[in-house]
Amino acid sequence: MTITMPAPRESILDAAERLFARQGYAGTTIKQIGGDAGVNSALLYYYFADKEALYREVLTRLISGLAAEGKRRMRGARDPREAIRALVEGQVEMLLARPHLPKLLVRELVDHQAMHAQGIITEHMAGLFSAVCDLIRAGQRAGIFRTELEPRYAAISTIAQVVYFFLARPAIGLLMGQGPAVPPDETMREFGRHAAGFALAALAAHPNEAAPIDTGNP
Amino acid sequence: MTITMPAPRESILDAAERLFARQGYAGTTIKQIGGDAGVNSALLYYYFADKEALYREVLTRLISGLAAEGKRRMRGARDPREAIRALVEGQVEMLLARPHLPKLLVRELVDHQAMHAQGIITEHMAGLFSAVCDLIRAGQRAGIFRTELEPRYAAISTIAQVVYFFLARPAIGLLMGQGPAVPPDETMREFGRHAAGFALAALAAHPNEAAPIDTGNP
DNA sequence: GTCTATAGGTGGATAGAC
DNA sequence: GTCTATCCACCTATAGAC
Repeated sequence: MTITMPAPRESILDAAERLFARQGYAGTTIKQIGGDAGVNSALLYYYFADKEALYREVLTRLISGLAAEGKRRMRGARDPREAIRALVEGQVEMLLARPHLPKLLVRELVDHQAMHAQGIITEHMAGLFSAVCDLIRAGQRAGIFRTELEPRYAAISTIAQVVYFFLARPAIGLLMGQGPAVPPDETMREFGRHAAGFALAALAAHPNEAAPIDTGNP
Repeated sequence: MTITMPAPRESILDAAERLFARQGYAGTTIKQIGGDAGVNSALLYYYFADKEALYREVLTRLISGLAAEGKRRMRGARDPREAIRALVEGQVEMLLARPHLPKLLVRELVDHQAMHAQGIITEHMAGLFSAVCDLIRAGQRAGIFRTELEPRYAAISTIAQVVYFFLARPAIGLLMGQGPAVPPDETMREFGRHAAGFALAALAAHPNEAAPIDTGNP
Protein backbone atom coordinates (compact mmCIF):
# COMPACT_ATOMS: atom_id res chain seq x y z
CA MET A 1 0.00 0.00 0.00
CA THR A 2 1.38 3.33 -0.97
CA ILE A 3 0.21 6.62 0.42
CA THR A 4 -0.75 9.04 -2.31
CA MET A 5 1.62 11.95 -2.14
CA PRO A 6 -0.16 15.25 -2.75
CA ALA A 7 1.27 17.50 -5.42
CA PRO A 8 3.78 19.72 -3.62
CA ARG A 9 2.44 22.87 -5.20
CA GLU A 10 -0.96 22.20 -3.67
CA SER A 11 0.49 21.24 -0.29
CA ILE A 12 2.39 24.52 -0.26
CA LEU A 13 -0.72 26.52 -1.11
CA ASP A 14 -2.75 24.68 1.53
CA ALA A 15 -0.16 25.25 4.22
CA ALA A 16 0.28 28.88 3.20
CA GLU A 17 -3.46 29.49 3.30
CA ARG A 18 -3.70 28.03 6.78
CA LEU A 19 -0.74 29.96 8.14
CA PHE A 20 -1.44 33.30 6.48
CA ALA A 21 -4.99 33.17 7.83
CA ARG A 22 -3.82 32.33 11.33
CA GLN A 23 -0.77 34.56 11.60
CA GLY A 24 -1.02 37.13 8.87
CA TYR A 25 1.44 37.83 6.08
CA ALA A 26 4.27 39.32 8.10
CA GLY A 27 3.81 36.83 10.91
CA THR A 28 4.30 33.81 8.67
CA THR A 29 7.72 32.63 7.53
CA ILE A 30 8.68 30.74 4.41
CA LYS A 31 10.27 28.04 6.54
CA GLN A 32 7.07 27.58 8.50
CA ILE A 33 5.13 27.09 5.29
CA GLY A 34 7.68 24.64 3.97
CA GLY A 35 7.66 22.72 7.23
CA ASP A 36 3.88 22.61 7.37
CA ALA A 37 3.70 21.48 3.76
CA GLY A 38 6.30 18.80 4.32
CA VAL A 39 8.79 20.16 1.79
CA ASN A 40 12.02 22.06 1.96
CA SER A 41 11.50 25.79 2.18
CA ALA A 42 13.75 26.42 -0.82
CA LEU A 43 11.24 24.55 -2.93
CA LEU A 44 8.75 27.35 -2.53
CA TYR A 45 10.95 29.45 -4.78
CA TYR A 46 10.75 26.84 -7.48
CA TYR A 47 6.96 27.14 -7.63
CA PHE A 48 6.49 30.79 -6.73
CA ALA A 49 8.50 33.90 -7.51
CA ASP A 50 8.54 35.14 -3.93
CA LYS A 51 6.57 35.30 -0.72
CA GLU A 52 4.14 37.89 -2.03
CA ALA A 53 3.40 36.00 -5.23
CA LEU A 54 2.56 32.97 -3.11
CA TYR A 55 0.27 35.11 -0.97
CA ARG A 56 -1.55 36.48 -4.00
CA GLU A 57 -1.94 32.98 -5.36
CA VAL A 58 -3.51 31.88 -2.07
CA LEU A 59 -6.00 34.73 -2.22
CA THR A 60 -6.98 34.25 -5.84
CA ARG A 61 -7.45 30.51 -5.38
CA LEU A 62 -9.74 31.22 -2.45
CA ILE A 63 -11.76 34.07 -3.89
CA SER A 64 -12.19 33.03 -7.48
CA GLY A 65 -15.59 31.49 -7.89
CA LEU A 66 -16.83 32.97 -4.65
CA ALA A 67 -18.78 35.86 -6.09
CA ALA A 68 -20.03 33.62 -8.88
CA GLU A 69 -21.32 31.13 -6.35
CA GLY A 70 -23.01 33.90 -4.38
CA LYS A 71 -24.84 35.19 -7.43
CA ARG A 72 -25.83 31.69 -8.48
CA ARG A 73 -27.35 31.04 -5.06
CA MET A 74 -29.47 34.18 -5.34
CA ARG A 75 -30.59 33.49 -8.89
CA GLY A 76 -32.44 30.33 -7.93
CA ALA A 77 -34.93 32.22 -5.77
CA ARG A 78 -38.37 33.19 -7.01
CA ASP A 79 -38.81 36.52 -5.24
CA PRO A 80 -36.60 39.06 -3.47
CA ARG A 81 -37.47 37.72 -0.05
CA GLU A 82 -36.39 34.22 -0.97
CA ALA A 83 -33.29 35.61 -2.60
CA ILE A 84 -32.27 37.48 0.56
CA ARG A 85 -32.72 34.36 2.62
CA ALA A 86 -30.73 32.32 0.10
CA LEU A 87 -28.01 34.95 0.12
CA VAL A 88 -27.59 35.14 3.89
CA GLU A 89 -27.84 31.44 4.56
CA GLY A 90 -25.60 30.86 1.55
CA GLN A 91 -23.02 33.17 3.11
CA VAL A 92 -22.82 30.78 6.03
CA GLU A 93 -22.33 27.75 3.79
CA MET A 94 -19.70 29.48 1.70
CA LEU A 95 -17.76 30.58 4.76
CA LEU A 96 -18.04 27.16 6.37
CA ALA A 97 -16.68 25.63 3.18
CA ARG A 98 -13.74 28.07 3.15
CA PRO A 99 -12.79 28.36 6.80
CA HIS A 100 -9.82 30.64 6.16
CA LEU A 101 -11.61 33.09 3.91
CA PRO A 102 -13.06 35.49 6.47
CA LYS A 103 -9.76 35.98 8.24
CA LEU A 104 -7.82 36.48 5.04
CA LEU A 105 -10.41 38.85 3.61
CA VAL A 106 -10.51 40.97 6.72
CA ARG A 107 -6.75 41.09 6.92
CA GLU A 108 -6.75 42.42 3.39
CA LEU A 109 -9.33 45.05 4.26
CA VAL A 110 -7.44 46.12 7.31
CA ASP A 111 -4.08 46.02 5.56
CA HIS A 112 -5.49 47.95 2.65
CA GLN A 113 -2.41 50.06 2.38
CA ALA A 114 -0.39 46.94 1.74
CA MET A 115 -3.09 45.83 -0.68
CA HIS A 116 -1.53 42.58 -1.69
CA ALA A 117 -4.62 41.67 -3.59
CA GLN A 118 -6.41 44.94 -4.12
CA GLY A 119 -7.75 44.15 -7.54
CA ILE A 120 -8.66 40.53 -6.88
CA ILE A 121 -10.96 41.41 -4.04
CA THR A 122 -12.64 44.57 -5.19
CA GLU A 123 -13.37 43.13 -8.61
CA HIS A 124 -15.02 40.02 -7.25
CA MET A 125 -16.78 41.64 -4.35
CA ALA A 126 -18.10 44.76 -6.05
CA GLY A 127 -20.01 42.54 -8.47
CA LEU A 128 -21.65 40.59 -5.70
CA PHE A 129 -22.42 43.72 -3.71
CA SER A 130 -24.19 45.46 -6.55
CA ALA A 131 -26.22 42.31 -7.18
CA VAL A 132 -27.50 42.53 -3.60
CA CYS A 133 -28.33 46.21 -4.11
CA ASP A 134 -30.28 45.42 -7.26
CA LEU A 135 -32.15 42.74 -5.40
CA ILE A 136 -33.23 45.17 -2.71
CA ARG A 137 -34.23 47.77 -5.30
CA ALA A 138 -36.33 45.14 -7.06
CA GLY A 139 -38.08 44.35 -3.79
CA GLN A 140 -38.74 48.03 -3.24
CA ARG A 141 -40.23 48.47 -6.70
CA ALA A 142 -42.42 45.43 -6.05
CA GLY A 143 -43.70 47.06 -2.86
CA ILE A 144 -42.33 44.25 -0.71
CA PHE A 145 -39.47 46.20 0.85
CA ARG A 146 -39.60 49.60 2.53
CA THR A 147 -38.62 52.41 0.17
CA GLU A 148 -37.29 54.60 2.98
CA LEU A 149 -34.19 52.43 3.12
CA GLU A 150 -31.14 53.40 1.10
CA PRO A 151 -30.53 50.16 -0.84
CA ARG A 152 -26.76 50.26 -0.51
CA TYR A 153 -26.86 50.78 3.23
CA ALA A 154 -29.46 48.05 3.58
CA ALA A 155 -27.24 45.70 1.59
CA ILE A 156 -24.36 46.37 3.95
CA SER A 157 -26.50 45.81 7.04
CA THR A 158 -27.70 42.54 5.57
CA ILE A 159 -24.28 41.23 4.68
CA ALA A 160 -22.54 42.46 7.83
CA GLN A 161 -24.23 40.12 10.27
CA VAL A 162 -22.85 36.79 9.10
CA VAL A 163 -19.39 38.15 8.33
CA TYR A 164 -19.16 39.65 11.79
CA PHE A 165 -20.34 36.43 13.41
CA PHE A 166 -17.65 34.42 11.63
CA LEU A 167 -14.99 36.94 12.51
CA ALA A 168 -15.96 36.94 16.13
CA ARG A 169 -16.37 33.16 16.11
CA PRO A 170 -13.50 32.49 18.52
CA ALA A 171 -14.90 35.04 20.97
CA ILE A 172 -18.57 34.19 20.47
CA GLY A 173 -18.53 31.39 22.99
CA LEU A 174 -17.25 33.73 25.67
CA LEU A 175 -19.70 36.49 24.75
CA MET A 176 -22.67 34.15 24.78
CA GLY A 177 -21.66 32.69 28.10
CA GLN A 178 -20.82 29.24 26.78
CA GLY A 179 -17.17 29.04 27.69
CA PRO A 180 -14.11 29.36 25.46
CA ALA A 181 -15.02 26.61 22.98
CA VAL A 182 -15.38 27.59 19.33
CA PRO A 183 -19.03 27.33 18.28
CA PRO A 184 -19.82 24.27 16.10
CA ASP A 185 -20.93 24.59 12.48
CA GLU A 186 -24.56 24.05 13.43
CA THR A 187 -24.48 27.19 15.58
CA MET A 188 -23.18 29.14 12.60
CA ARG A 189 -26.12 27.87 10.50
CA GLU A 190 -28.53 28.71 13.27
CA PHE A 191 -27.23 32.25 13.29
CA GLY A 192 -27.57 32.37 9.52
CA ARG A 193 -31.27 31.56 9.81
CA HIS A 194 -31.63 34.23 12.46
CA ALA A 195 -29.76 36.80 10.34
CA ALA A 196 -31.91 36.16 7.28
CA GLY A 197 -35.04 36.69 9.37
CA PHE A 198 -33.58 39.78 11.01
CA ALA A 199 -32.78 41.36 7.64
CA LEU A 200 -36.16 40.44 6.16
CA ALA A 201 -38.01 41.92 9.12
CA ALA A 202 -36.03 45.14 8.77
CA LEU A 203 -36.64 45.29 5.03
CA ALA A 204 -40.32 44.36 5.06
CA ALA A 205 -42.81 47.01 3.99
CA HIS A 206 -45.73 45.25 5.68
CA PRO A 207 -45.17 43.21 8.82
CA ASN A 208 -47.53 40.45 7.75
CA GLU A 209 -45.58 39.82 4.62
CA ALA A 210 -42.39 39.31 6.54
CA ALA A 211 -40.93 35.90 6.01
CA PRO A 212 -41.19 33.59 8.98
CA ILE A 213 -38.53 34.17 11.55
CA ASP A 214 -36.44 31.23 12.56
CA THR A 215 -34.97 32.02 15.93
CA GLY A 216 -32.87 28.93 15.66
CA ASN A 217 -34.13 27.88 19.04
CA PRO A 218 -35.77 24.50 19.11
CA MET B 1 8.57 81.02 21.63
CA THR B 2 9.31 77.44 22.37
CA ILE B 3 7.58 74.52 20.83
CA THR B 4 6.13 72.26 23.49
CA MET B 5 7.86 68.94 23.26
CA PRO B 6 5.42 66.09 23.78
CA ALA B 7 6.30 63.59 26.46
CA PRO B 8 8.26 60.87 24.68
CA ARG B 9 6.26 58.11 26.30
CA GLU B 10 3.09 59.49 24.73
CA SER B 11 4.72 60.05 21.35
CA ILE B 12 5.84 56.45 21.37
CA LEU B 13 2.36 55.19 22.25
CA ASP B 14 0.79 57.39 19.56
CA ALA B 15 3.18 56.20 16.88
CA ALA B 16 2.81 52.59 17.97
CA GLU B 17 -0.97 52.83 17.89
CA ARG B 18 -0.89 54.23 14.36
CA LEU B 19 1.57 51.69 13.06
CA PHE B 20 0.13 48.61 14.76
CA ALA B 21 -3.30 49.53 13.39
CA ARG B 22 -1.96 50.03 9.89
CA GLN B 23 0.51 47.17 9.67
CA GLY B 24 -0.31 44.76 12.44
CA TYR B 25 1.92 43.57 15.25
CA ALA B 26 4.35 41.44 13.26
CA GLY B 27 4.48 43.93 10.42
CA THR B 28 5.63 46.79 12.61
CA THR B 29 9.24 47.18 13.75
CA ILE B 30 10.61 48.83 16.85
CA LYS B 31 12.81 51.04 14.70
CA GLN B 32 9.78 52.20 12.69
CA ILE B 33 7.97 53.17 15.86
CA GLY B 34 11.00 55.05 17.17
CA GLY B 35 11.41 56.86 13.87
CA ASP B 36 7.74 57.79 13.70
CA ALA B 37 7.81 59.01 17.29
CA GLY B 38 10.94 61.05 16.69
CA VAL B 39 13.06 59.23 19.26
CA ASN B 40 15.78 56.65 19.11
CA SER B 41 14.46 53.13 18.97
CA ALA B 42 16.53 52.08 21.99
CA LEU B 43 14.50 54.49 24.07
CA LEU B 44 11.45 52.30 23.70
CA TYR B 45 13.13 49.82 26.02
CA TYR B 46 13.51 52.46 28.69
CA TYR B 47 9.73 52.98 28.81
CA PHE B 48 8.49 49.52 27.94
CA ALA B 49 9.76 46.05 28.79
CA ASP B 50 9.53 44.78 25.22
CA LYS B 51 7.52 45.00 22.02
CA GLU B 52 4.62 43.04 23.38
CA ALA B 53 4.32 45.10 26.55
CA LEU B 54 4.17 48.20 24.36
CA TYR B 55 1.45 46.60 22.27
CA ARG B 56 -0.60 45.70 25.31
CA GLU B 57 -0.23 49.24 26.60
CA VAL B 58 -1.53 50.60 23.30
CA LEU B 59 -4.59 48.36 23.51
CA THR B 60 -5.41 49.10 27.13
CA ARG B 61 -5.06 52.85 26.60
CA LEU B 62 -7.48 52.59 23.67
CA ILE B 63 -10.03 50.27 25.20
CA SER B 64 -10.17 51.42 28.79
CA GLY B 65 -13.26 53.47 29.32
CA LEU B 66 -14.80 52.24 26.07
CA ALA B 67 -17.32 49.83 27.53
CA ALA B 68 -18.10 52.32 30.29
CA GLU B 69 -18.83 55.00 27.71
CA GLY B 70 -21.04 52.61 25.76
CA LYS B 71 -23.09 51.74 28.81
CA ARG B 72 -23.36 55.40 29.83
CA ARG B 73 -24.73 56.30 26.42
CA MET B 74 -27.42 53.65 26.73
CA ARG B 75 -28.37 54.57 30.28
CA GLY B 76 -29.57 58.04 29.33
CA ALA B 77 -32.39 56.65 27.21
CA ARG B 78 -35.94 56.36 28.48
CA ASP B 79 -37.04 53.20 26.72
CA PRO B 80 -35.40 50.26 24.95
CA ARG B 81 -36.01 51.75 21.52
CA GLU B 82 -34.24 54.96 22.41
CA ALA B 83 -31.45 52.97 24.03
CA ILE B 84 -30.86 50.93 20.89
CA ARG B 85 -30.67 54.09 18.81
CA ALA B 86 -28.30 55.68 21.31
CA LEU B 87 -26.15 52.57 21.28
CA VAL B 88 -25.82 52.27 17.51
CA GLU B 89 -25.31 55.97 16.84
CA GLY B 90 -22.96 56.08 19.83
CA GLN B 91 -20.92 53.29 18.26
CA VAL B 92 -20.26 55.60 15.33
CA GLU B 93 -19.14 58.47 17.55
CA MET B 94 -16.89 56.22 19.62
CA LEU B 95 -15.25 54.76 16.56
CA LEU B 96 -14.85 58.18 14.94
CA ALA B 97 -13.15 59.39 18.11
CA ARG B 98 -10.78 56.39 18.11
CA PRO B 99 -9.91 55.90 14.47
CA HIS B 100 -7.50 53.04 15.09
CA LEU B 101 -9.74 51.04 17.37
CA PRO B 102 -11.68 48.97 14.84
CA LYS B 103 -8.57 47.80 13.04
CA LEU B 104 -6.75 46.92 16.23
CA LEU B 105 -9.75 45.13 17.68
CA VAL B 106 -10.30 43.07 14.58
CA ARG B 107 -6.65 42.19 14.37
CA GLU B 108 -6.88 40.89 17.89
CA LEU B 109 -9.93 38.81 17.03
CA VAL B 110 -8.28 37.42 13.95
CA ASP B 111 -4.96 36.81 15.69
CA HIS B 112 -6.74 35.23 18.61
CA GLN B 113 -4.18 32.51 18.87
CA ALA B 114 -1.55 35.13 19.51
CA MET B 115 -3.96 36.77 21.92
CA HIS B 116 -1.74 39.63 22.95
CA ALA B 117 -4.55 41.19 24.89
CA GLN B 118 -6.98 38.38 25.43
CA GLY B 119 -8.12 39.51 28.86
CA ILE B 120 -8.29 43.21 28.17
CA ILE B 121 -10.75 42.83 25.34
CA THR B 122 -13.01 40.07 26.53
CA GLU B 123 -13.41 41.64 29.96
CA HIS B 124 -14.41 45.01 28.57
CA MET B 125 -16.50 43.77 25.70
CA ALA B 126 -18.37 40.97 27.41
CA GLY B 127 -19.79 43.53 29.83
CA LEU B 128 -21.04 45.77 27.06
CA PHE B 129 -22.42 42.86 25.10
CA SER B 130 -24.48 41.52 27.95
CA ALA B 131 -25.83 45.01 28.59
CA VAL B 132 -27.15 45.04 25.02
CA CYS B 133 -28.69 41.61 25.54
CA ASP B 134 -30.42 42.77 28.72
CA LEU B 135 -31.74 45.77 26.86
CA ILE B 136 -33.30 43.60 24.18
CA ARG B 137 -34.78 41.28 26.79
CA ALA B 138 -36.30 44.28 28.57
CA GLY B 139 -37.89 45.39 25.30
CA GLN B 140 -39.26 41.91 24.78
CA ARG B 141 -40.79 41.80 28.26
CA ALA B 142 -42.33 45.22 27.62
CA GLY B 143 -43.95 43.89 24.45
CA ILE B 144 -42.03 46.34 22.27
CA PHE B 145 -39.65 43.84 20.70
CA ARG B 146 -40.47 40.53 19.07
CA THR B 147 -40.05 37.62 21.42
CA GLU B 148 -39.23 35.16 18.61
CA LEU B 149 -35.76 36.66 18.40
CA GLU B 150 -32.94 35.11 20.39
CA PRO B 151 -31.68 38.17 22.31
CA ARG B 152 -27.99 37.32 21.96
CA TYR B 153 -28.23 36.80 18.20
CA ALA B 154 -30.24 40.00 17.86
CA ALA B 155 -27.57 41.87 19.84
CA ILE B 156 -24.90 40.62 17.46
CA SER B 157 -26.91 41.59 14.38
CA THR B 158 -27.43 45.04 15.85
CA ILE B 159 -23.79 45.64 16.71
CA ALA B 160 -22.36 44.09 13.56
CA GLN B 161 -23.57 46.72 11.13
CA VAL B 162 -21.52 49.71 12.27
CA VAL B 163 -18.41 47.68 13.03
CA TYR B 164 -18.51 46.17 9.56
CA PHE B 165 -19.03 49.56 7.94
CA PHE B 166 -15.97 50.99 9.70
CA LEU B 167 -13.88 47.97 8.82
CA ALA B 168 -14.83 48.18 5.21
CA ARG B 169 -14.50 51.95 5.22
CA PRO B 170 -11.56 52.05 2.81
CA ALA B 171 -13.45 49.83 0.37
CA ILE B 172 -16.87 51.40 0.89
CA GLY B 173 -16.28 54.15 -1.63
CA LEU B 174 -15.52 51.60 -4.32
CA LEU B 175 -18.46 49.39 -3.38
CA MET B 176 -20.90 52.28 -3.39
CA GLY B 177 -19.64 53.52 -6.72
CA GLN B 178 -18.11 56.73 -5.42
CA GLY B 179 -14.50 56.17 -6.36
CA PRO B 180 -11.56 55.24 -4.14
CA ALA B 181 -11.90 58.12 -1.66
CA VAL B 182 -12.42 57.22 2.01
CA PRO B 183 -15.96 58.21 3.07
CA PRO B 184 -16.13 61.36 5.23
CA ASP B 185 -17.25 61.30 8.86
CA GLU B 186 -20.70 62.54 7.92
CA THR B 187 -21.27 59.45 5.79
CA MET B 188 -20.36 57.30 8.78
CA ARG B 189 -22.97 59.11 10.90
CA GLU B 190 -25.54 58.77 8.15
CA PHE B 191 -24.95 55.05 8.11
CA GLY B 192 -25.28 55.01 11.90
CA ARG B 193 -28.75 56.53 11.64
CA HIS B 194 -29.66 53.98 8.99
CA ALA B 195 -28.31 51.09 11.09
CA ALA B 196 -30.28 52.15 14.16
CA GLY B 197 -33.46 52.26 12.10
CA PHE B 198 -32.66 48.93 10.46
CA ALA B 199 -32.18 47.23 13.81
CA LEU B 200 -35.30 48.81 15.31
CA ALA B 201 -37.42 47.72 12.36
CA ALA B 202 -36.12 44.18 12.73
CA LEU B 203 -36.72 44.16 16.47
CA ALA B 204 -40.14 45.84 16.47
CA ALA B 205 -43.09 43.76 17.60
CA HIS B 206 -45.66 45.94 15.87
CA PRO B 207 -44.24 48.54 13.50
CA ASN B 208 -47.57 50.28 13.00
CA GLU B 209 -48.38 50.39 16.69
CA ALA B 210 -51.77 48.93 15.77
CA ALA B 211 -50.67 45.93 13.81
CA PRO B 212 -51.04 42.55 15.48
CA ILE B 213 -47.94 40.74 16.56
CA ASP B 214 -46.56 38.65 13.76
CA THR B 215 -46.52 35.05 14.91
CA GLY B 216 -43.92 34.37 12.27
CA ASN B 217 -45.97 31.47 10.99
CA PRO B 218 -48.24 32.39 8.09
C1' DG C 1 12.21 18.67 -8.91
C1' DT C 2 14.12 18.63 -4.51
C1' DC C 3 17.59 19.21 -1.52
C1' DT C 4 21.96 21.53 1.30
C1' DA C 5 24.35 25.44 2.26
C1' DT C 6 24.77 30.00 2.69
C1' DA C 7 24.75 34.89 1.44
C1' DG C 8 22.89 39.30 2.70
C1' DG C 9 19.91 41.79 5.28
C1' DT C 10 16.89 43.11 9.20
C1' DG C 11 14.65 42.49 13.59
C1' DG C 12 14.44 42.64 18.75
C1' DA C 13 17.03 43.61 22.44
C1' DT C 14 21.24 45.07 25.40
C1' DA C 15 25.62 47.56 27.01
C1' DG C 16 27.29 51.52 28.14
C1' DA C 17 28.70 56.54 27.13
C1' DC C 18 26.91 61.05 28.08
C1' DG D 1 16.64 60.13 30.01
C1' DT D 2 18.52 59.70 25.59
C1' DC D 3 21.75 58.29 22.49
C1' DT D 4 25.54 55.20 19.77
C1' DA D 5 27.06 50.91 18.79
C1' DT D 6 26.43 46.34 18.47
C1' DC D 7 25.11 41.30 19.32
C1' DC D 8 22.70 37.43 17.90
C1' DA D 9 18.87 35.21 16.03
C1' DC D 10 16.24 34.66 12.20
C1' DC D 11 14.31 35.80 7.65
C1' DT D 12 14.12 36.02 2.47
C1' DA D 13 16.17 34.58 -1.35
C1' DT D 14 19.87 32.44 -4.25
C1' DA D 15 23.60 29.11 -5.82
C1' DG D 16 24.42 24.89 -6.99
C1' DA D 17 24.77 19.65 -6.03
C1' DC D 18 22.07 15.61 -6.93
